[in-house]
Amino acid sequence: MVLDHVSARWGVLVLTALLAGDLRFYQLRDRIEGVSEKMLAQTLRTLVRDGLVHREVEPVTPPQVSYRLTALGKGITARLGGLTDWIRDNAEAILAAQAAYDASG
Amino acid sequence: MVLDHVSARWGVLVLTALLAGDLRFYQLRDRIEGVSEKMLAQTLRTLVRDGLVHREVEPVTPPQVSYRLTALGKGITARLGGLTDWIRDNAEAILAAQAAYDASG
DNA sequence: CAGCATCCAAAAGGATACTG
DNA sequence: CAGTATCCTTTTGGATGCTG
Repeated sequence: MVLDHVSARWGVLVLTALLAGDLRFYQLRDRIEGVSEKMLAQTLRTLVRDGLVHREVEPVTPPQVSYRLTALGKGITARLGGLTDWIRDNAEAILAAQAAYDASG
Repeated sequence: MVLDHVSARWGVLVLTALLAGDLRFYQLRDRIEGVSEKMLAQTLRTLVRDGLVHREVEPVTPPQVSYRLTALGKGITARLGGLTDWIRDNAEAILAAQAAYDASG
């Protein structure tokens, strides 16, 4: 399902990173802490296949490949932002719930 | 991260199932196709720990345990709905993108 | 009924080395 | 630079049997 691609560990991070604008492969790798090249390439491939990210190759040496959100990608990333913003705004309440749960359990 | 709990394979399904109101363990198991008891119990535990779902035990034999969304849970499920609704509304465009990708790749 | 414990298979993910 | 290929570890998830 597409939701899986978007909400997957690296999917969220790639999409939100691309909100800043076009980024090249190594820029994404450097910005997204902890991602391996393998997972970044794999994640980008599924997002490109879903039509959420556009991949552009400049035929030069060394190769330059840049990625950017498509209109479709911007739409879904906006919805995703609604979710992540909510989580950030309610992080305190959630942490409190977890602490209470752990204390009683 | 909380996003992982919510967007995890069964997390989405449990939360949206609970939009219908209180449900008992076996009702969730029956409504959510393909979920094992192990994964259902595990998913419910993390959602309860995050304060998104309330767990209520009736001390009778046989035991009755029902689950419902908390205020926090309703908030996050609403945002999640924004995302899943978007995906449903744009499914056609996404499938077309995938088909085009597969045809050219 | 509502789970937990155990064991096992499958999939995700990381490290490293290599290529056009 | 932008990946791919390989190997290995970790995580996830299913099946089954058991308990209060």
